[in-house]
Amino acid sequence: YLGWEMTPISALIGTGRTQITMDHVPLADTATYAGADVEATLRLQPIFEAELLERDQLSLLCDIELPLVPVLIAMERTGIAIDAEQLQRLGGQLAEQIAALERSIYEQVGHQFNINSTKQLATVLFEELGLPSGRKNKTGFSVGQEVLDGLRGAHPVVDAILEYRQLGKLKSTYVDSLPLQVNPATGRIHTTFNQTIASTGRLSSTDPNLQNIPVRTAVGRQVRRAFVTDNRPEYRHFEEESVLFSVDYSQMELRLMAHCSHDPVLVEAFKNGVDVHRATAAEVFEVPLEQVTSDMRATAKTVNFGIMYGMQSYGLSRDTGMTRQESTKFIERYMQRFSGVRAYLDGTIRAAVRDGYVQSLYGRRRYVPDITASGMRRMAAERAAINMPLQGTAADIMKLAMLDVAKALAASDLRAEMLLQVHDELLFETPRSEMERLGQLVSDCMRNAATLSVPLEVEMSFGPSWEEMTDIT
DNA sequence: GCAGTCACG
DNA sequence: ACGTACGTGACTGCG
Repeated sequence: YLGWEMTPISALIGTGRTQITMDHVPLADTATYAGADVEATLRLQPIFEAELLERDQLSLLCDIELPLVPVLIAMERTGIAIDAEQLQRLGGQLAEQIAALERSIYEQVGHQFNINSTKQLATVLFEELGLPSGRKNKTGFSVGQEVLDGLRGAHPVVDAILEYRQLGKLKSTYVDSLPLQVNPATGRIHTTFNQTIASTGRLSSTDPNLQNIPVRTAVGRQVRRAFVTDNRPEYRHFEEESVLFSVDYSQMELRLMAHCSHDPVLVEAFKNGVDVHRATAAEVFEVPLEQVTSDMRATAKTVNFGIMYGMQSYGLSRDTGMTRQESTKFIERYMQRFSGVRAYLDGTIRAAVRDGYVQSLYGRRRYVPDITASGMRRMAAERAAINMPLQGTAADIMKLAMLDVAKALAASDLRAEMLLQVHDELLFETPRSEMERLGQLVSDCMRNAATLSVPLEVEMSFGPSWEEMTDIT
């Protein structure tokens, strides 16, 4: 943009025989270096501003992303408390279970090996035990979840390996590492929210990632139970008892599909507050609402989500147990009943080909150059193009809601603090006595963050830990 | 530093 | 013949 060569850092650091760090560079040199960074930034500003204006994205920057920065900073600084004793206990239990599984696996196989090595594990399973090998990846036969699931029953060791994997994952990623991340000054864990990583506009979270704390399994939920309000005297966050308070959007992306596609069936379902997965099942299976079984509903739910990601019959059959023929017919039928959805998806792809990008309701763009490629690359680009406007608009709306919540909280006398955002959920810590007022405030902000052709609804819960949450919606 | 695996929405 | 639903981040093994 400027035709400049930036002052290379290597001119200052590591030019001698020994590498030095910035604090050992002479002040005059660092001044030149840092000054060049600042001047470049200043000169780039009008160039980028013009480009943003040209792309109609100036308000995305000025009205959403920039104001969000101090909100995220506040959340990072506040952090969240951890029950170290809970993790300690859990760590001990897991260590025992893992050791027992390890012994059992070695005994069944006849020798020791590194169970975490996919290469060694593949040798054991497919050569020594002679189990049928399936999918290959770049380095050999796959020993991933799906393959191992298919081998359950073929040999009892498979179950032990799967359990070993699950427990090992939880222990190393969460139970052992979270306590190391506690800041001694605050007694809490402080993540970093990244605003410029995800190509859909979502936030991401690192060091540690607090957007992927386990919830799906019983052991996983024991990890989540360690995220608590801090009522220890030395760190106590409020002068009275506090609770965690969670508010999450209900089926936001599916509501956005209804809004964007104008599909009359989908729109009516949301307007009337009916169970949309049940309604989908009734449509596609051609039965009255009352005759929808839980299996039918589960299939419809898979399809509703799958459709938003460009799922094909292969994926549907894999996830539901339908045959390829059945799943092909099912998707066919879905597209007939929800013709607005089909038209919307087709239109999205056409726009992507025409423009080279797709966008959210608020003008956030994702460029999809592979949309004109062929074969698999094109198919992948089409799926990304279908998904981004929905996932991206959901991210935009959540960000708008966060801005509104932050503003409303600051204007109120409430003491609550926003702790985390997990894509469709906001987590707060609040004095117990102020919870009802907080719920009203946050619910209003989130439901009114955007006005769509269908209502936005939220679900609320509270509790002493992120796992023991009581619904109060 | 890449690949595989698996945790989340 | 191959791969097959989107978006992430962390850990482990291995070259």
